[in-house]
Amino acid sequence: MKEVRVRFAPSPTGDLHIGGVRAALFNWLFAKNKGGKFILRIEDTDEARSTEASAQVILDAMKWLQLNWDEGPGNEFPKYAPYYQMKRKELGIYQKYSDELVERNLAYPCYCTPEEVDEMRKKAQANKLPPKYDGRCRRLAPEQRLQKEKEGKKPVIRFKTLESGATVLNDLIRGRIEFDNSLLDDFVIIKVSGTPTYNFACAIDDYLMEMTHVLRGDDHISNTPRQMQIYNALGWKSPEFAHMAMILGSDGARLSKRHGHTSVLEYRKEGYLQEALINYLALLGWSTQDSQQIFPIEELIWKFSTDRCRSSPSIFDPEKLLWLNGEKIRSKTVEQIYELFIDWLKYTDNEKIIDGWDREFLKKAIVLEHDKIKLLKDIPSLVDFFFVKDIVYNDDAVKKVLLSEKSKDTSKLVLTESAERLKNRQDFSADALEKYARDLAVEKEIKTGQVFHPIRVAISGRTQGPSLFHMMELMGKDEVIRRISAALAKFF
RNA sequence: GCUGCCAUCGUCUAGCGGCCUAGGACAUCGCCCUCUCAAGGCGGAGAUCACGGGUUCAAAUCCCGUUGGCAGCGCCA
Repeated sequence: MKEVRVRFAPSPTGDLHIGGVRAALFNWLFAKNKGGKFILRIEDTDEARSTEASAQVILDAMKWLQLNWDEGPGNEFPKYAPYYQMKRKELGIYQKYSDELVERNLAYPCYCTPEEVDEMRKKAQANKLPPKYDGRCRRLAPEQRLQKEKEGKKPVIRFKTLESGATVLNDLIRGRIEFDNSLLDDFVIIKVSGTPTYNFACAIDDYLMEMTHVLRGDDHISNTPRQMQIYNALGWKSPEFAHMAMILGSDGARLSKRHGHTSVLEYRKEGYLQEALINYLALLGWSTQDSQQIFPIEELIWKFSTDRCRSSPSIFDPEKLLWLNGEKIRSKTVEQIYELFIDWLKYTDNEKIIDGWDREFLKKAIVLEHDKIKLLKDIPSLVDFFFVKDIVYNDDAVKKVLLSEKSKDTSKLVLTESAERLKNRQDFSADALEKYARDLAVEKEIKTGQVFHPIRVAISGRTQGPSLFHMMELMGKDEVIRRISAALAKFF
């Protein structure tokens, strides 16, 4: 059995998008599942839009996602390197095969200008025909070619597509798809600049890099017959293809800015975990028979298969991603969350937020709020009141719990009593504190809530927060008394 | 316009001819737990399986057509 080799081949014209990650992920899972190799190749033949910076951003994003590549930039195998198409162009790789095709009369130079070609397509479309290049340079006599060359015209190279018959694709996900060859025009394989076009470079590289399978978005389905014809012309066997359905935005249109974040980096900045994004994306277009939702990455690997991929598109649901992120965080130990949080602070350049915070104390605070964390960025606002000297009292909380007509007398009583009585307590454990509070309620003949709530607001400034007594225990006796006294002084 | 792909709760999906009065998950609603907020547990509502025709004793499942959505039709990838 031949070793499975698959690739992710992004073009560095922007950030890594959700759709790109999904394509990368499915290839990565496929490779891991088959014990094969996952290759990263940069398709930077778009001379106008490709940038070095963008390539770097994509590499970084892949690293963050832990979609590690067995071969690619930074991990070059002499047999297949280089992994940037423009570097491969410099080596003359594409030119060589283009020359071969021209020599064998399977491709030809075309001197038509983009404007002329545009004109042909418009005309064809006006006649309700598929917009095609009409092939006029295909049968240029040698002397006519010479004439054009003399005029100083620089040609592109066009591939001679088959004029009749059909090209049949047996897609791993969709089954048999047949393309009528007469509908394909002679497409450009080498631009005037000498750079190969996508369809050519892709086919050549997939062959030279010995790809066994090509998993990609279904927006590439109609490119497939072109690439297959190139393989055939060169006498090569084409790889297996699998076209997965696209991911769409909430309105069913292609995922774009107005649907929220599209770049993975933005999700990272928000405090999503890479494994949540991975798990969520795996669920889009793939499923198990029992509709399992949560997968550790290892399980994703051994369960993944293309024949459980759906062929219908799916809509990206940010709410479910958020839920999944919470699930992943809840499944982590506090130590792990702490590490993730610190990494996130560094990444977002927010380390100053925790300036002066005691690290061990912070971990204990995280324990108390563990299952409330949905995003790493939630953590500061969840626990910051522990660390500030002068806490910020929420207006509504103060009005409702401390100063309302109904509550002000009992609140004042509870706080005054507590400031005094807690001083003498030896046992400041959560259990002991709870007993204290309940006893106080009984003694003063008030409801337990009338004891709990004022203390909560006094020491945290808010009505929401961790378990009251655990919060007190963690704060410690001195600080609790200090805060209660401060609240007393401020509001009563 | 041409070609192709797709079509099950709002969303992600299970379903490969009888187990479906269509199952799970997110979201939503209610109840329970409870010192608040969460988390968790339980339950509800939510899908004429896009529509119309076949085939069959039997169809969400197979076939044909229609409609709708999406994609491609570049010297972009």
